[in-house]
Amino acid sequence: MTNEKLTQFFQSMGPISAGQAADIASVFVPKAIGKHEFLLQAGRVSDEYLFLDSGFVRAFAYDTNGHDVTTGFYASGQVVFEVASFFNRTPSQEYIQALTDCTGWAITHQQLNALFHARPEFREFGRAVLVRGYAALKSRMLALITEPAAARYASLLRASPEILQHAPLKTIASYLGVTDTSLSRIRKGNPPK
Amino acid sequence: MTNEKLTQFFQSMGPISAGQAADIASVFVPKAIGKHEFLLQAGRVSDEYLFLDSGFVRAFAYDTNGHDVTTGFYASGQVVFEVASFFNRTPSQEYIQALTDCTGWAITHQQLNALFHARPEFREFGRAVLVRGYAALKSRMLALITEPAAARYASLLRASPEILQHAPLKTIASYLGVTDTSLSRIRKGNPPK
DNA sequence: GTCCCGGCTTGCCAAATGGCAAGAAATGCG
DNA sequence: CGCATTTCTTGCCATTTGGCAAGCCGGGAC
Repeated sequence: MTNEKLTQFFQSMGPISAGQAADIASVFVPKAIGKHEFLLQAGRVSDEYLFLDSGFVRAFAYDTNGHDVTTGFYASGQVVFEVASFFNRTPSQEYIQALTDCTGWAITHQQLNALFHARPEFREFGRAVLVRGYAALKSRMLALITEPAAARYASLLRASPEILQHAPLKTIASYLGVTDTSLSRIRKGNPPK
Repeated sequence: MTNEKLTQFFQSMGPISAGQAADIASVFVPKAIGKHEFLLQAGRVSDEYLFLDSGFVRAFAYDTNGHDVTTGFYASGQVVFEVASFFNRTPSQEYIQALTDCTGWAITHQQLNALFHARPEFREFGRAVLVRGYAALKSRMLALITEPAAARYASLLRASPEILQHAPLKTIASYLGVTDTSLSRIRKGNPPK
């Protein structure tokens, strides 16, 4: 596997030379994850900054009633890690699990920090990843408040139809903030009378 | 006004010497904002990284139906700015407005970057601010999905009762993701029969 | 093929929330 | 002080969503 996608990703996130991008990419190690395998378990510290080359991943947490709630989906071209746990070095509240077989490139927290230290351009990249995630979360929140469930489903369908192919309905439902029953009806397109 | 709270804030967010903290704080300029005054208008680029010394602030956006939705509340001791607009230098989608008279300390984007460049410890601080906001947003999202409106209101009441004194009900309602009518009933404590 | 199991759908009804409008209360302003 | 405006509450009813349980469907194991 080549790390071409990785270097392109670096360059797509901000101004950085191809040489720099390649140098930085060379620190990442390839990683393969099998379907259903966990990238992170609750209670452990997220220590892997993983660029996803292929495959689909989801993050989830258990609510106080023991129901699992999908907190995020990740497709290839995205960076997968639990922000708070990773940067604060605290136990994660959530799990991260592969929905399909995946491949990617990873570095540890320590390696990431070393790169931040050594490469100013890479600091910009790191910040851009954070800011992008932040903004995505915000707009999801807005939608949760202002849009009805059906519209939120339609948006997701528009934005990432591939994910819906690989995640079971109830997983998608909890991501959208509805029950699987409701999502099933929404899918049908039928306004429940 | 002294910048004591500001230097303490720097030190509370990570390991940094008192001297360093004071040096950095000296770059910030004092700022006073009158009640109802805007710190940021939609369409403009957020360019003020503001530490709030006293007062309360809220951020909001208009949804597609023209209803304003509160996206965040800020109390003294927090940093106020619109993450995506500020770091990406793009027009803001939201407004930031003072709920009460406020005082604080501010620097521009350019000054912040200069500090990041010159002071590694301050970079850590900047990241910590981002990560903290990210985590807060995530847990708010979780609550929005898993907890009923009454529980979300109770949490807010527990976490920041002061804010509720200064924000009108409909503002709080949209923050919680309910209508003002519903929040009024929730407040009353009366399960609507 | 047959059985089993998990994932999805669907009917029925309950609970939560919204929408609207009227009125009461509070607040700001001249 | 008094008017005008906003804010908050409340009743009535519609809509949305949830909860439960039964049934259906499709894929893998044997």
